[in-house]
Amino acid sequence: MRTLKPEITETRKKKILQTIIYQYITTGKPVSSDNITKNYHLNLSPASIRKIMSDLEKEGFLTHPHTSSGRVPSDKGYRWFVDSLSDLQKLAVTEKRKILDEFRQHMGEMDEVFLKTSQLLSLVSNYTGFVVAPKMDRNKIKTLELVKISEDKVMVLIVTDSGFVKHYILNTGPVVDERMLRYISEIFNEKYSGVALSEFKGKIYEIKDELEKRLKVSEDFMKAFSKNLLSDENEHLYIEGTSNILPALDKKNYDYLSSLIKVLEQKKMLINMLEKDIEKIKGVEVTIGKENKLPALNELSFIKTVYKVGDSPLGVLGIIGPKRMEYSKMISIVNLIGEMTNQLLNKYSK
Amino acid sequence: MRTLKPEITETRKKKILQTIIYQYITTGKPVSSDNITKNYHLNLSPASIRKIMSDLEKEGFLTHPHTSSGRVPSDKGYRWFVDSLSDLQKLAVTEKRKILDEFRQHMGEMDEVFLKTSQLLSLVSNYTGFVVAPKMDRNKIKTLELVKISEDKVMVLIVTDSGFVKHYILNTGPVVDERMLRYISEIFNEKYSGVALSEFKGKIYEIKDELEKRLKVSEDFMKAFSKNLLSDENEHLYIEGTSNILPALDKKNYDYLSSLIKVLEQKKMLINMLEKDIEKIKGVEVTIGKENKLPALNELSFIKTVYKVGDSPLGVLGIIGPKRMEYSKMISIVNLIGEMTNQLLNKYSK
DNA sequence: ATTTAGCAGTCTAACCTATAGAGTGCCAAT
DNA sequence: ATTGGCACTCTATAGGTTAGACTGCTAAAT
Repeated sequence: MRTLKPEITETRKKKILQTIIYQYITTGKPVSSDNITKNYHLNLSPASIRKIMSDLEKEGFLTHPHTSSGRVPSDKGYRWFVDSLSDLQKLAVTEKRKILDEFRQHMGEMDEVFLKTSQLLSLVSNYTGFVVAPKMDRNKIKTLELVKISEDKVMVLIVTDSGFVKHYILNTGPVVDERMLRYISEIFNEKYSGVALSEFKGKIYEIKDELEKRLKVSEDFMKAFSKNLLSDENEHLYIEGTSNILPALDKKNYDYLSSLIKVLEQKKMLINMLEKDIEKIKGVEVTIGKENKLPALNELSFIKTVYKVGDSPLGVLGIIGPKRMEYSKMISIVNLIGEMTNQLLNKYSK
Repeated sequence: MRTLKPEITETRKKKILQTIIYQYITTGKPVSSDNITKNYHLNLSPASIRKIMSDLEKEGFLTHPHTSSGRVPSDKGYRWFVDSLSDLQKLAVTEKRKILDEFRQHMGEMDEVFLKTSQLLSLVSNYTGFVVAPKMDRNKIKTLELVKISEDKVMVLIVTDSGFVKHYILNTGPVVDERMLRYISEIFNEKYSGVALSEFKGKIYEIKDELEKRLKVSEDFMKAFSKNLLSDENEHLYIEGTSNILPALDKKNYDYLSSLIKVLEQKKMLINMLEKDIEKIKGVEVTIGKENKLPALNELSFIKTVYKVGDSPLGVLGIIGPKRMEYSKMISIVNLIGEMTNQLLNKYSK
């Protein structure tokens, strides 16, 4: 007898924890023992619930804003809750269709994909959507073309495997013959198609040598070319729907809000945070409250996933919302939109 | 005698108004009669100042937050103040140099110009910087090229007079011969170089007819082409440094702040507001407080100017800050950066 | 051995109240 | 026209009071 009982007690305890967190997520108010007995029939009196609550608090799953108020999930509580969402709520078919329709409708030109995707994430989640657009460095060269656009200007066009296009305008100074440009393009294509842009940059001098063997003109040209190619390029962070998080912040606190806005503007810092260990991210990841290092983000949760071309991760995308959010739905949304983005990007790589 | 006096009184009154507004701008606190007599020697007693203040209030230049507090400029007061800034404060040479250096340093690839410019505006003003990037429609075609990038994909490249590049990837279906592409490019260039993109779009069918006269292949091609070209493109609004306005908002008011953030997210609405009557904007324009129609913007001032290529206005750029700001300096900054942007854009159009 | 009812105890949130002091407005004197 | 003097107004801050929402504990009930 004595060996069985604790297990039963334990499962019931977890059941109640789940109920409390669910209740808090939906109402946003600290949950009292009365509240639980009234809204769910667990055949327990408020007093018993109180006992269990106080146990759960000792174990760190719940906290007390102050002595005489109901319980609120701690970050550890949320974490347990998320981890215990074993089978994710499937999005209703209609909802899924809605998202797919939006996606098709919005995706026009390739360059706008990331903006549109972050808007979409915000739209369907009703929170804040974000996409970290990849460094071009991570893309691989598909085609490289040189196009003469005026007497002294040449455009370098690099099309990558995921369908993105980089272009640089070079002031070549002395006029360059079109036929030669085509010839150079061919050489480049033959040798460097499939090479990652980052590698390509490293080979600038090798390229230069090789070209000089065959042509004469290229001194000024190469100077301009390498200068442009080497110029640092950063990832971009698209954030849409920031204001959606505001109403859900429990304390209407000016100072917190203002520090939050400041942090959301520090895009470089956010990018670093979001892309940390990008290779290790599998599926959808959730970080809750204080799991986010920055104090200004301690009241929020991030739900993110990686999008890829082939096997190489390009960037991350996801949702930012209040700690109390419908995790299971949000995880499904991020998952779905992540997969759609993958499909879209890989379509071009064939 | 009696005819002269009123004029003297009037100029002195305006002198005092200017002093009050200046004092308010620098300190941010309602200005009392004592304050004025202590900080500026006008050889007048507080009582006299009070009399004048109350007159200025009757005329609508000042207000009273409440009976027993100092005066604060009304929107009309600010307006008068700005209009009376006849000779704008010249930026200190060092400051100007600093801005120029930043500008050169930041401007890399053409596509990033607008982002960088808005960041620059924010950086040097310490407020919020914005740039409305032009609709491509307003650009004129400089060169048009067709580049084959794989067996069934062709890239259409349109370079505009201001150095921007539009590209579309067309899934042409059946393979298209490279030589023919070059031929088509040539025809296009000959006929449509110099035409505004908006016009070009209107001529799609004319183009189609003309092409079909000379070639056979173009049915699928044209379909893809026109679909991509016609797809609507919107202006983009770059806003950087939003958090810079926060500390200056006099009342630390959560609700106002939250409504402000919401409005700043409504980029379409803001764009419409900012680009209203874009052709009529001359030099640097200032709108103060309630002159901005949206309630959420009633505590702010906008300082903006138009940038152009040749004679055609492309977009607007400027600064958003609190009503109490150093107008004369900010106007100079917007002016300077506006001119630099003009130079940069026009460099490419030659 | 749990569960529960009852009750004392705690803390918040909302609402007063009082008070110092920063400024004004006005009047009578200059 | 200007000024000193003074009554008056309003804010901002602090302190005090209270209802009521919950808990924690204890002793009785299952």
